[in-house]
Amino acid sequence: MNITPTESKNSFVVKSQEEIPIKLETGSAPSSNVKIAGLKTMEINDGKAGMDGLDKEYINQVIFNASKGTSFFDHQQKRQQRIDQKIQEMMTMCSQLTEAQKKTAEEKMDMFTLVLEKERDLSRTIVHIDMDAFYAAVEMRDDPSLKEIPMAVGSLSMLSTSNYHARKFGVRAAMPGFIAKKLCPNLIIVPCNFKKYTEVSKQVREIMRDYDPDFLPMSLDEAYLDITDFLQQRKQQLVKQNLADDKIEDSTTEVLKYGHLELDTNSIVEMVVKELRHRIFQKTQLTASAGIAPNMMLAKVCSDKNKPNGQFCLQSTKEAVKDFITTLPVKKVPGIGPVQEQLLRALGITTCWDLWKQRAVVSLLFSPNSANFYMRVAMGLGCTEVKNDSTRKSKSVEETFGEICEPKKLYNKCEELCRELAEDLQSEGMTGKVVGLKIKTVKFDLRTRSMSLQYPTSDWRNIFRVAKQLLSAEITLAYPEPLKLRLMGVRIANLIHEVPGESQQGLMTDFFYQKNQEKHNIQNNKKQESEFSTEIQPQLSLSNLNLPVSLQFDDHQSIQNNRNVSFCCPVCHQPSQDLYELNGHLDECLTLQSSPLMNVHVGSKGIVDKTEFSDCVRAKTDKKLHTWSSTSLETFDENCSTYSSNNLETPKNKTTYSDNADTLLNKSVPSESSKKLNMVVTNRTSFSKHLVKSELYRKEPFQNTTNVVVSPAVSKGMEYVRSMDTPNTGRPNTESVNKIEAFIPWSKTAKNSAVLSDKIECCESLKNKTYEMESFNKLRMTPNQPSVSMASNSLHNEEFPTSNSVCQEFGCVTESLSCPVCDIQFKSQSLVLLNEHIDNCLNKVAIKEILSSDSSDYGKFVKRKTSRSYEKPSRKKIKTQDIALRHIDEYFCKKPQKIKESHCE
DNA sequence: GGGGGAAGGACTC
DNA sequence: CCTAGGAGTCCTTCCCCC
Repeated sequence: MNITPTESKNSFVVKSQEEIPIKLETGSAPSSNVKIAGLKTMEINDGKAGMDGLDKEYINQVIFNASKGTSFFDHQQKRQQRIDQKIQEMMTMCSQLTEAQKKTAEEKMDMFTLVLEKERDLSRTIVHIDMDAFYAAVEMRDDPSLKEIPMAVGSLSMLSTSNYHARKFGVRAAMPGFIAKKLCPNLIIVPCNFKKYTEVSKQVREIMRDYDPDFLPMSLDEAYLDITDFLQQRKQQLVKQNLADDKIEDSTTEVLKYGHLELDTNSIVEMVVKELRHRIFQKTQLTASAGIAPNMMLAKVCSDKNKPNGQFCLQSTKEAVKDFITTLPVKKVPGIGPVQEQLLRALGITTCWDLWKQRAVVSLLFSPNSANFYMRVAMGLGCTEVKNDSTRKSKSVEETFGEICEPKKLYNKCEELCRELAEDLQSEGMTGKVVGLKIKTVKFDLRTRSMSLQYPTSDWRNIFRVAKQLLSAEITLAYPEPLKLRLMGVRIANLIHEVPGESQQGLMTDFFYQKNQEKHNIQNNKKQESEFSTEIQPQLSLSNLNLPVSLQFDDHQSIQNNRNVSFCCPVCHQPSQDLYELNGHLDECLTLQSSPLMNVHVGSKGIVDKTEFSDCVRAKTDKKLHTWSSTSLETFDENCSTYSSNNLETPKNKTTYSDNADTLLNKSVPSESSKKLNMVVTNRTSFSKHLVKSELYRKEPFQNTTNVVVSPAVSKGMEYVRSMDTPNTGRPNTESVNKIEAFIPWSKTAKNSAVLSDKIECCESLKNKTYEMESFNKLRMTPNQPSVSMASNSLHNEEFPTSNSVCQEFGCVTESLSCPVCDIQFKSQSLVLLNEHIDNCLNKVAIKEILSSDSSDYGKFVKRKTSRSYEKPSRKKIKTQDIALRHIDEYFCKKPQKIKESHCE
């Protein structure tokens, strides 16, 4: 497979088929004489600028001596073992590849090459600007005494960067300060001053903007620019000015020599970038390096070529690119880190040219995505579109600290982080739906846990509630050993971005929150008589399950710390400040208890489009009507058919309620799996498309039956809501108001239609509850007529759980429950039903608000939700090529014969 | 088989 | 004497469910 570039149109052409011997190597670098006990990942990485000609052996020895015996060292050792194992597996696989397989794979890759080649775009001029040792340079500028001595920015624990004097000692970024000190005892370590760096960065960016208004900053010290358009302008300027003035700038003299019509493009490019760097220096007294190339990948590599204070321009021709790539070590390519480097090295691949030569093996051993990436690297392809269009996907805070093992302190730390994160979120006008906990044990084991919220939130209490549960589970898992941590982080993902200037619209969550705050006072008055009181005994709580008292989260303290606590979770007894929190908590509390069997679908994007949104509203209303009004099988079936004939998505395998009831009649004994806690919580208040689609009720324990689809039925709710408002004013009519006020005294204080509409809904519930609740609950709790399938791990027997047994499972009290929002008395003992009802009650407020807001506001709301580029592929992602590869991949992976047939040239 | 969530890992600065 | 970051993205794998 000895492939050499040719002069043909396609430079990457297979000339002959020859086997390349593959050296089997493990993680240790053959280039380095000293291996840190085989720990390639811990060896000095001399890839950075200013680190040529170092005594690697000595440096690695120092690193080894400073590291051995530490937890970090052990951890790295284990990590290296995993990498070595991966390499071994890969090599085994490689040795099993037949010649035929390789030949076929190579043919496929060659075909793919043709596809990729068509995508090659050499028309853009991309510049990568990289400030030289940025943080260190700023510090040296501000304190010239640091200029001539080895110095680094960071702490004894970790360095952010070092100056070029320090690099001569092997001191580099991402190295612990104490090791750096051993390498260079005279090293001065200056603490980070991000505020200052940000300021300087701003100045630099201002200059960059002149060259490309859409430039893409990657960090404080580097950015990509597409200067193609700017070059065009400059060219024209030069032509003009050359006639009038031949002294523009020193470096332009050379350009002008080329005369009026034939300005040398490369010279202009070089000149422009020099000018840019010069302006940066003038403004900041800091030097920058630049790489100029036809795509981002190459530009990035080029900027490293003449570091520091230099630039490198790669000609925009295929030949130049090819020549550049052939000798380029793979580890210089952004995206190929130490692990990939090791894997590739084991295959005998160290340069990009090797990557090309070994394309058959690469395509067979790596995932299609990776193979795609490697092929593009081998051909010198990269992204040519520089545009700043990325939207933040997640936000997190984390902190490394001295060992903490007391649960109380861990929870405190967790709370602290949650507060911090929430503050950040709020300051940036964002909410998020997926809360993640990150922990690193003192042994450097890293774990992440995450859980989806029902609502997007930026309230620290909501974040903490989940994070605490996740943390609690980890403490439980470690028990009886204490969970000893050195790092904790809290993350929130599936972000929803609030657009500045549209805040008057408010987020749903904020709206909920405000509304519930409004109700807070009312609730406070009622709470003493409420069933949610401390007399309810704490029951199942994952957080406190099987834990000795000392390990449990101290709810009592939490109550004392929080004088405003007004509510208490009837399930786990956790206090809540308000109904909003309580409601959210109930959701998760029940979810946690029913997991992992419970399947709560949550929209991954956290946004909905207009159609989905209105569907959700409708479904929500439908569901409510169904839940609270359904009295018979007939009605239910009717509702189901209405549902399916509506524009809502029709679920597959839909069976009617009564169909299923028949099936269920024949199966009175639940399956073994049903012994697991399998509570069905109807999906709740999230305005996600899954609300419509989700399985409201699980089929377990009736595994053999067709899935029971309890669909949002009629759009009565919607109609009802609409009928309450006159079309022009959007206000409820007098009759409705009177009706409501008769039912709900406090509705007289209502100030707007939204509140009134809310009350209308409460009123509706109130009406229904007396004569419908009872019969409906009977219906859904009776085994012969299950509208809600509720399995339980009943401790008593294997009978279908009765309402009582289910309630007991969930720690329900035997007294009747009441909704803290509308104060309805429940005859059912089901917390799930109650929870669902609370959701409904709270949702109504929001739904009414949306319906009552005028169309432009509504449009704005929807627009805001949909205009963000959540689904947009990341700029790093492969675009057209990706599709091409997928296409080819179908030949590759699934139909190996077919490719032979279709592959002609 | 594909979509989606959770977990882990690699990589970047 | 001790001491190995923080924030973010993307990809892969596993599992569940439809």
